[in-house]
Amino acid sequence: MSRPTMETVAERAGVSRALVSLVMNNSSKVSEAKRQAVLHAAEQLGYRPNLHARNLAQARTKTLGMIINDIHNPFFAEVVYGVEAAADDYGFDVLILNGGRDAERERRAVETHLQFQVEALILVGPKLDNDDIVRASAVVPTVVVASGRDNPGADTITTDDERGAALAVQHLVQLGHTDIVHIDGAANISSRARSHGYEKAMRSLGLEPRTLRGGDDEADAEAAIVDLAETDSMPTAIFAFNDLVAAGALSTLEAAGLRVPDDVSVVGYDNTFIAELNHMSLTTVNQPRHQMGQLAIRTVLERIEDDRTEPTRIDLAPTLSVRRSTAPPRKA
Amino acid sequence: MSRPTMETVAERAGVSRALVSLVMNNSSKVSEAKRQAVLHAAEQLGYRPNLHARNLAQARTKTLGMIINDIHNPFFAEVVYGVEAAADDYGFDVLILNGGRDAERERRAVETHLQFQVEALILVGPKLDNDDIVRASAVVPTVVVASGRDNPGADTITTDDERGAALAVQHLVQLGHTDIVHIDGAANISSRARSHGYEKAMRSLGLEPRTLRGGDDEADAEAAIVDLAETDSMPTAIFAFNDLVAAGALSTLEAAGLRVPDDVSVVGYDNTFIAELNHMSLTTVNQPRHQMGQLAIRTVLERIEDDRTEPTRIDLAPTLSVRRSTAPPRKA
DNA sequence: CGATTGCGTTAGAGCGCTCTAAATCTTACG
DNA sequence: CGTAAGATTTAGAGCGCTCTAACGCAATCG
Repeated sequence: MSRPTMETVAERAGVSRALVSLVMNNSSKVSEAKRQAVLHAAEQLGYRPNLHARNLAQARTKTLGMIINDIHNPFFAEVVYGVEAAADDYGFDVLILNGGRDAERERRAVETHLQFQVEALILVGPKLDNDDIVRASAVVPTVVVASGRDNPGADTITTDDERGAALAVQHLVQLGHTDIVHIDGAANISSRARSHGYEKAMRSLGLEPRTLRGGDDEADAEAAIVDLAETDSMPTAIFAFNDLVAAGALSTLEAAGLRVPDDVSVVGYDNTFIAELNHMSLTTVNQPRHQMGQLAIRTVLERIEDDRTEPTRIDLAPTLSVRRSTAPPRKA
Repeated sequence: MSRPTMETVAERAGVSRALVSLVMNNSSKVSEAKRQAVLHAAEQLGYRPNLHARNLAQARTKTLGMIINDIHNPFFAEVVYGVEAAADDYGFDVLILNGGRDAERERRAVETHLQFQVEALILVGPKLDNDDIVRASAVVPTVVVASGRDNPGADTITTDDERGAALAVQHLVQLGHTDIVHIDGAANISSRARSHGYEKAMRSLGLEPRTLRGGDDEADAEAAIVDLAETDSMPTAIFAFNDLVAAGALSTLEAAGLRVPDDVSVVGYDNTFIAELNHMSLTTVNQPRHQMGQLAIRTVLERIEDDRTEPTRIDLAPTLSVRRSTAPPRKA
């Protein structure tokens, strides 16, 4: 009752096991007659090659292991699509494991992938610390996507957060804003680069930066906005650490009786699903996520196939998606 | 330079390969001394068991294959967490493949999983048609999650969409609404049950149902709402096929100068991320997604371990999450 | 003190496949 | 018709692991 093997198919087709193997890997040196016979037998038996056996015999798996920080987060989903499309092109399977926003789980996921003998590891927004990544990349080519850190040993694909922040600032300034507050990402990994970019851009335009502590979700924005309202120091524009924080800003501003963008303009970051919703319509900094995924595969493949060994670091340029949450400031 | 094998470890620890195997599977019949020696050797060599070899030898993989309709969709993410948590409890690994909203891709994903010899298939919101599912479930235990269809051969975990729709209607009626329009999901798989539930609930409360053709995204809502506005037949409440359609309704209503919930109440379905955003704050029907994931595992495990063979069908009760998009109708 | 028990350990076959080297069959040509 | 060159096909080893059966040895017992 167990699944048919190559042996079974060979017998049925009246050929040797080796011949079946050749057919399954569609080798050109098989006569048409036998090929048909084998395919027919396989079909009838519902034969399916056993990947474990194949991988063992070949000593390679043509499989890549991807770990996603959090499957909830739609930001990463787009990266996944990029990765899959590119992997497909090169004939690799991609196994996905969910990190669940937890370093320990990610560590176990790495372990699982390694036991599956994946040929490379793609870490999307990993929570792992440097040591973990170094350790992993010593075993198998590893590429880190969308995590600003410097990852010794691994390749890195990022977008330039400083530049992204500058885009936001420039856009607001062009609209006529001069009083622009930034709500940062607190301990978040990309927070530093974004705040820094914001501050640098402000200063270079002769404006005084004002950064408030935020975080990475709606509630974090609320505190900051309430503070601005209470101290009567509401700016004409707010640049938030990410779209979710921007969403929090939107609702808190509204609750305070302020209209977006009439009273206050709001800019987010990441161009997630949220920003696209008509009801939110957030102007936001866009990262080329699909491309990031594709580059991750290319990069890692250079190691596998062309055995490059020095680490690569690709830093892509973000763009700005302008929507309805930004407008010129109300005339004073 | 290739990875160390059991043989290598055995040699280093001065024991036989079989003994190393016993240690790796932490068998109780190994002397403490040898166990330590083996673990130490393995540690030093950075040894990692080769799952392919193990699976081949054991003729079982302790691995489940999951296919997600669309990794973008946060609705499914929660199911994934439920599945993973339960699978963890039973010591199974879960391999995730992305269906990408495409039946053909899903078909390939099924194939890949089968070649990996997964012990069961978990299809989350599959696009596959009945035949595909029958075929898959003939090979390996299969459970379909969140897809209303009747899946001969496979187990099914759903929530009762009719009841969910009724919850929405009842809530609106309790608030005092009598003129409630439903924007349906067009060809979407769950659309029928939801519309039917809506119509049944309306009639049983002595109200006249009014169903408009919608779809599954924001744009689909727009057409319907514009139509209502133009024919001057705007109801006091709208029950949308899902949250995204509800979001479309929100923005279109607003664009038409109507306020939510003051002029029109809106109810969504699925309690996705969107609904939770403060700025949207959608009243919506909630499906116990995490639980659905867990039940999927339990169900499928009954087949694997207790070899049940008759198909099971579990239909869970939805709940209503009330937020700020619903309120009593404006006094006429 | 020889036989028995049982624990700890190991030899060796086998899981399903690929791959190399060799065998077999065709075909073409002098 | 004989033979070399191709074109097909196959035997068989080996991938890294598990598992059964058997082995060695110390402790136990009559």
